[in-house]
Amino acid sequence: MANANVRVRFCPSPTGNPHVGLVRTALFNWAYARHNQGSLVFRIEDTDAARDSEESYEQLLDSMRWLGFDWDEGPEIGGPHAPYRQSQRMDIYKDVAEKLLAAGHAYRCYCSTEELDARRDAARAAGKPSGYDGHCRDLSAEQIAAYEAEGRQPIVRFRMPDEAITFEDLVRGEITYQPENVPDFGIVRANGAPLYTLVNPVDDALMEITHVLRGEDLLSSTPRQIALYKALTELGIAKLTPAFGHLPYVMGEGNKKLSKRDPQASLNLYRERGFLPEGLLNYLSLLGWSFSADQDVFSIEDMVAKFDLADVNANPARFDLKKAESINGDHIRMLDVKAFAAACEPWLRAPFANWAPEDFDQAAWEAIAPHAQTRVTVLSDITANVDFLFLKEPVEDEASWTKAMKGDPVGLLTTARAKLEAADWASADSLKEAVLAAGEEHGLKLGKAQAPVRVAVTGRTVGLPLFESLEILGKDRTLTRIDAALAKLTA
RNA sequence: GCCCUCAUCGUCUAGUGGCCCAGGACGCCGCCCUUUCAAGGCGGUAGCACGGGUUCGAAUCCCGUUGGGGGCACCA
Repeated sequence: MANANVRVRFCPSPTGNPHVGLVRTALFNWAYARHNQGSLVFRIEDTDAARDSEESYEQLLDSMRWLGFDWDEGPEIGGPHAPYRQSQRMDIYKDVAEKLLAAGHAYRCYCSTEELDARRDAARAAGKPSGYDGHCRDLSAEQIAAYEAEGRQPIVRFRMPDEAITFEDLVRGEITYQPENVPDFGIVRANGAPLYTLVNPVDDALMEITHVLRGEDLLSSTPRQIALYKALTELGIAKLTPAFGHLPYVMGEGNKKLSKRDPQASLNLYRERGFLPEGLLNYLSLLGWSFSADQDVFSIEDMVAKFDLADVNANPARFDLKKAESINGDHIRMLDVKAFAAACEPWLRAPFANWAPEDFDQAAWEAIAPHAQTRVTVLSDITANVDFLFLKEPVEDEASWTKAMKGDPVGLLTTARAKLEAADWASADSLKEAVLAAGEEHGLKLGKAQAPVRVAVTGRTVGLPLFESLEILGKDRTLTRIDAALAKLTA
């Protein structure tokens, strides 16, 4: 049943290439919003000037659009809670921090990094929790004056209540944290810049988010946010505390979480290799969720119709490139031929060496496309399949050449050339008969006989159905290439 | 070290106490089809981490062990 009151958000920080774990989180949020006919808020968390960049921001928007995600509020479209870039909301955070301070929910902490480190190490050595020890919680006016006189620049720290915090995680069930394990935490830097710990829940509160669906790595910060929410509610800033759901990690090779540095994590990589958005998304949706007991391939619309948080499981999933490719291949096959042909064009018009864009032949491409559609798993595979049509000369591949030009290639090719010349070039069957007959003269079955012809014409031992390929290439170019191969063989 | 969390084929998963000597998918292997390679069809391989309970009955519930992951920032 749909719940149009659902308001979820996707709030990445623009640091580098988006990675697939991020995409999976965006997908689940988006699907949950669309399934419920609720709203998706897209917010940019660019509070860390040192790491964020405008270029990453642009790339993020471009990626979201490419994936086919739309949002109800956010960058470029605005909304009732604008602005949606945190770098433009600094006054809000400053104001909230002051209110928190005034109400006693936060305090100034003068501890230096060195002091903090030393005490943390000591606590750890004593077998105790190693978070902030509350040193500056209740400083007297004299102590504060003394620290100020030393010239210390305080950070603002949130005062955690001294009570256990229990919440119902949407994917993991009830979770409880004891107060000694959730120490007071910094919310504003000494230089006045607000931290994620403040900014993220404040914006969720202000933007009236009802469900926070995010990565498992944020699970342990949830009790802090719930406490902050409570304070925010008391101050009249928050209207409700959202429900939290922590999605399992997307892992890479081994047992490591897929990190931004991991090349396998880069969304751009998949895009450049020619993954279809729907193929990638279909695969990603299977990481932590399942469509049904016996179906792995489905459309995004069907996924949205069926998506429910109750079916999301908690265990980390490894990203399996082979399966991702397989599912993408299925989606490629689901495309109608025209859509497939259009989707491939970026890989056909790219300026390859030895391949002038003006050599691209639209009619030949449309004729060959149906034969190619069943054998690519990513769109970039198309290039090697059809380059023989657009290259002036076939690619040179010594391994293929040696493999195919065995026995008496000169004799076979000479016979095949003659029969091909006499064949009916309006019929692939006629071309097949020609090569079949040539093979028979040399005691070769079709499978063996076609190999030298294929390599002479396309440069490769594997490729699209040969006779259809020859027909599309045309008589003149085919015979010219066979002549060139013969020349090379007899040189 | 402390806290949290996770645990079904190699991998992703179905399974919410009897329908399960565990189903699907990817991968891998074999066969069929065949003009190479795919695609497609058919078949095979392989798993409930371990130990205790609870119960007539446990992959499913409880406890523990082991193993994996994460957090413990003036990063997000």
